[in-house]
Amino acid sequence: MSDEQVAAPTNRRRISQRGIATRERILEAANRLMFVRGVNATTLDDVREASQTSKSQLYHHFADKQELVRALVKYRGALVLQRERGGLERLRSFSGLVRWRNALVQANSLNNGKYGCGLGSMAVELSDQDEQARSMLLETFAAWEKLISDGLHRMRDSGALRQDADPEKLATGLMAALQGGYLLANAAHNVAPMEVALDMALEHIKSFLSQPSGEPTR
Amino acid sequence: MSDEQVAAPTNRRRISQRGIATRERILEAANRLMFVRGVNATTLDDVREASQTSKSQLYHHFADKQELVRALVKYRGALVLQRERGGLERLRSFSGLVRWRNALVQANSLNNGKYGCGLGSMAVELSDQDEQARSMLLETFAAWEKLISDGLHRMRDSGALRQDADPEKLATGLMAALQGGYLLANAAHNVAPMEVALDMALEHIKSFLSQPSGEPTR
DNA sequence: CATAACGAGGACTAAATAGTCCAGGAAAAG
DNA sequence: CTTTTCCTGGACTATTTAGTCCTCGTTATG
Repeated sequence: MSDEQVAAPTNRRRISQRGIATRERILEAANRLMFVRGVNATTLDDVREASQTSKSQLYHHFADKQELVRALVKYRGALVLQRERGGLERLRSFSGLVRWRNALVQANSLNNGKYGCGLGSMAVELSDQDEQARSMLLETFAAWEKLISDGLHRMRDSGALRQDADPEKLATGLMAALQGGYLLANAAHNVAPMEVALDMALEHIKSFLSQPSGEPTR
Repeated sequence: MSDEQVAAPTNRRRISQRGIATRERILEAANRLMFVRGVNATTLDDVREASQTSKSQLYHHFADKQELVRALVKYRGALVLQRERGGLERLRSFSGLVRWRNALVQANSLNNGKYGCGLGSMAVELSDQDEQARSMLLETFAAWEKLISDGLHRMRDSGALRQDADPEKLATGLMAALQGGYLLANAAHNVAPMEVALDMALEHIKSFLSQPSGEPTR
């Protein structure tokens, strides 16, 4: 994950605007298709068709399917982190966490719980099959968790959270609840289990608030 | 999931002991291989070789790969539920829950967190690809959660858990933490995130105990 | 112990999908 | 405006993997 650019061109070739756009189109199409069908169930021909490009373009921009998939891992990682930065970078209160939760639930409910987390499902599909993809995903999860734990640190520093709260562990727990929630919601085609899971994690964090409020999370 | 038998023979053919054993061997091999490599990355030839059978045997016992996979979903579901019944059927106390947690962590740490949950990873791989598999997995998750919630109900009835505890929600939250824990542990090749996730869920349940032990929950 | 029914084995075919190559056209440079 | 360089498109090949079929061996039973 050395590159912050969402769709970085492959190295040392003079690259035109047009070429960049094509590469981007391919990644964008791969992202959509592999999100709904899964990585392994998506063929390069599907990607070619959806991206309105040709086979030679695919292989021009990506050496093989594996490299496309790895580029997609990077691409999605950047997208998710960008989105999550928006929701978490200014996190300073419990209610901010609730808003963050609501946004995730809302987005997932548009699919009726289907498809799960773009990162989580790749992690399951690829971890046992592509070591490099796995390690990129691991880094992305770590960065995501850090956005959360940084927010919790701010809350602890400001006194909102008690001193004995462990932001790293709380963030890991919250991330696990989120991923498990996505997984169960996907199996159920229903967002409800994800809500329950996130609410559990939020309750747990709430139990570390300095001035516990009476109301349950929702 | 109408059949309790782990490896039921296909219907209306006189079946010999040997045939049953072969079918079982195939399922057992598919189970092992698909656990470590994933369903889609495992070929029928891999299964044939590992099970010491022939192509014709595969197609004798299973119409096609999809049917084999579906049989595997059933097979694994039965195995997991059988195992989980052992750990949960007599659950009556919080310490029983802790023992259950320890057994899962212990088992997963033997793989250094790799491979994840046999059910959860199938759910991710198959949910968007085989409706029937998805619904069988959904049923299995429901049965698994029910083993947990039944235990929590017993705890509530005996007074160990407060009346305002919701066993169903607690069970869903625990299952999500477990699945998310498996997923993160698999990505990390390290069981630690799974421990953190399960501990969070157990803390949450603990907060509903009638006589909170040692540590203040909030 | 003969014979019929069934199981085992593996060569073969079909289909899907990954990956190559080349001709032609657009864009940049002089 | 010509030439050169790079991009585009799609036909083509190779490879992998699913799925079929036929022969031989084994087991059960009268």
